[in-house]
Amino acid sequence: MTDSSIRVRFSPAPTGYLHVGSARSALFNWMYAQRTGGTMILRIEDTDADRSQPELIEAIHDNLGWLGITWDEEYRQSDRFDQYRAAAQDFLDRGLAYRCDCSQDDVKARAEARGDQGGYDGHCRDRNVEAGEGVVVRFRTPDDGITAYDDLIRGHVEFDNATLEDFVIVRSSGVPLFHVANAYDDLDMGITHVVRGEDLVNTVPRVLLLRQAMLGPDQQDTPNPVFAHLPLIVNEQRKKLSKRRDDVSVGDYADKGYLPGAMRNYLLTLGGGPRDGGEEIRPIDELVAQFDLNDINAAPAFFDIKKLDHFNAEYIRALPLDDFVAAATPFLDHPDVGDIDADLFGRMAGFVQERVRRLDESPTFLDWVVGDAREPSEKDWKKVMGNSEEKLATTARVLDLVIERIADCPWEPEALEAIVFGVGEELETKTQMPVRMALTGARSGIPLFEPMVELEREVVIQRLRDARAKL
RNA sequence: GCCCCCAUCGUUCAGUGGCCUAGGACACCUGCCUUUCACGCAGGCAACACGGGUUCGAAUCCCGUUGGGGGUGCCA
Repeated sequence: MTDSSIRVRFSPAPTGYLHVGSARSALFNWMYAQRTGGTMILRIEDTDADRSQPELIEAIHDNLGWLGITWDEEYRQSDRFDQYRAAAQDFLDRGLAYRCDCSQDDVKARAEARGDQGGYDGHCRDRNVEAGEGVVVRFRTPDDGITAYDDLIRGHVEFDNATLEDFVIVRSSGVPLFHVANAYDDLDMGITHVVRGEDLVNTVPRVLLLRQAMLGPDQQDTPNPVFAHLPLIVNEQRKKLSKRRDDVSVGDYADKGYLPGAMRNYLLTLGGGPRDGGEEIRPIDELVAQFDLNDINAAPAFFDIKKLDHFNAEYIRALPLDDFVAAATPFLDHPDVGDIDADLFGRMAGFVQERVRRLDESPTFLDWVVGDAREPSEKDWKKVMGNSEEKLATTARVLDLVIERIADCPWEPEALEAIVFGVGEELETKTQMPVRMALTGARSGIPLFEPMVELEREVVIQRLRDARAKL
């Protein structure tokens, strides 16, 4: 299904860092372009001068790049205000729009007086308001009829034109608003498929009406773009993910040590699994090959960090060791653990890779090697060292023997293992756990003997003695 | 209030009239492997929101109810 005439766009407003919901929209557009051989456009919708932050555009580039999302063309709406204004002027000239000098308070007061929460009442439709201070341009919406469209994900959707108020297309500052800019650009850029979040469904009739009005007499058969509104990604409260409430900036995930491939793969499972019924965790090209906008689920999906973590762990384990080390290197300085020596980490990396779920927790597996043993909980301590006289006595003998025998043995993993296990056989008990607890302060962790030789012999003996004394 | 959308295990995806005594994955629980943990393996728990139709037959089609979400800006 290669169709190079397909043109899709991701159009973020640079009003905050890219969050996972937007990233998902970008991803689905990109997937569709990849699948069809179409063109991917990045369009920065920065018509709101008050909220747009130009410096965020670079961050959006970075985040998209991190996810492996590429684009073929890029535009900024702030470069195109003249064109939108010309379109609005044309509407004015043709009587499709009119000027309005109602203040927002007036509009609201009249709506309340009418007893509904609805918006503008068409007060200025025939007042012939002159351009000037505090004057906006409103688009005259039809009083009757319906505006309908077919959504690839939601099916046929209809809106009663009577429910559409005359909305503002040019601010009193002279700057055009979202709807015109959007309609104009989609037409001008030849966008064939509009793939975005469900929160934009309600703007479709307005944009379609505008688009229709922009078409000249000889362009009446220009098709509308095909729409596909993606289900929202929600939090545990089933509310739309918001930058304010939820910790969802793509950059934060990168900083926490999520691999872009894992994030991308996980995002793709939300709203639709693999068509062929195969594994969820797949190489991106396999996912692209079977990508179809028609297959996307219409119901909102919860962003499940636990499942993302699982994907991430799988992706981490699948990395060649060198790649894992390279990926983990930026995370070696951990707030609780301190800075881990790169060579040491290199030696221990294989053990860490098998266990870590997020790259940023890599150093925590080595905390006892670069620093002191952890302070174990009393519960863990008793569970391992014993909570009966008899068990405690056995543990004491184990530690005594190990301390004695490692005093002058070769400082190698094999030798240490032989001693610890040898004591176990003599005493007919398992010896790894008490030694592990004494050395690390934890009940679980990476294999014991290899990291053990990274410590000084005196340090090991001291920790064993401390534990012995504490029994 | 008004407009739009949604509704299968805790979560997510599969299921598009009979193959469903509803399947996979994550999570959770049990066991095996392993002198730790993790991985792996074998099991287990667990869902068609409700009520009406249509049909020989409905998770699948229709209507309603309930519940949830989105929108309702001189934001996008």
